[in-house]
Amino acid sequence: MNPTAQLFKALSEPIRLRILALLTDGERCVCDLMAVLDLPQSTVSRHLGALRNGGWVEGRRQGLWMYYRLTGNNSSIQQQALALLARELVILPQGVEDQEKLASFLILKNKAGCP
Amino acid sequence: MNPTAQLFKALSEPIRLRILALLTDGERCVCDLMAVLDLPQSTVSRHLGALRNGGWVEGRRQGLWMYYRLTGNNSSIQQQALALLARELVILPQGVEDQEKLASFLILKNKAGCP
DNA sequence: TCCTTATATCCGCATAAACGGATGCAGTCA
DNA sequence: TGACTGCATCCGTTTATGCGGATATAAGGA
Repeated sequence: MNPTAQLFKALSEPIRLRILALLTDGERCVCDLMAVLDLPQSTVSRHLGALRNGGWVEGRRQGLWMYYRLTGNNSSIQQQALALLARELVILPQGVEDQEKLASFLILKNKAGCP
Repeated sequence: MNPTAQLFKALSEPIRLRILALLTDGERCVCDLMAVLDLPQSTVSRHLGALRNGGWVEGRRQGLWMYYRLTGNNSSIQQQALALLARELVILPQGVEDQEKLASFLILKNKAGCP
């Protein structure tokens, strides 16, 4: 498959776009994403895998947790597309709602003394 | 389906990307595209339909022929993405090869006195 | 070493999308 | 009007993709 098409195929799923939007202010672990998206772990992990294959995100393991972030050093075109996209996604209704869910979840997590 | 995801789904097929690249220097009729892509008419027409739905191209009928071109007046983000993409596609090996095929086909067509 | 936790991958099923021949529809010309 | 042409859409088949429970892997702690 054409690699450029592969790139866009990774973006052709609503859930994956929501994940990208959730990563715009920095890295998040898988469980944060599960909480906001309200989806089973296997589903979230699979979509993260697709974004990883497309070169849109990269992960970093810290102990038991995997932290994902938007890729910083990809090709110029991909970088520009990501910037364009991120700006757009966070202002969509779904994006705003997800950001709010994330904020409340992070507060809960802090109160619970999570890492 | 999320409309943004729909947008990218339209770009997630190699054939559709080749079509976009072929339209970068101006409008082409369906038969031009069939000749370059070497695909049956129904397949080409279906992919053009997908690009049309995604708002990436628009068609204009002139007599028996349909001429397709890149859409000029879509949303700012889509416009920027299209510009970004078009620049990239034409320099890929497949893009270069298709442009050459198109050039020779157009010469043949002119010799044959086609419209 | 054994148990627990967070994540990745596997598997079978269900849905969606692509394919290309057949058919339908608009437009042209005689 | 009737024959023809270029294109769009339909239809049945094949292929790809998503889903989520089950299982595997990796890391940490008792």
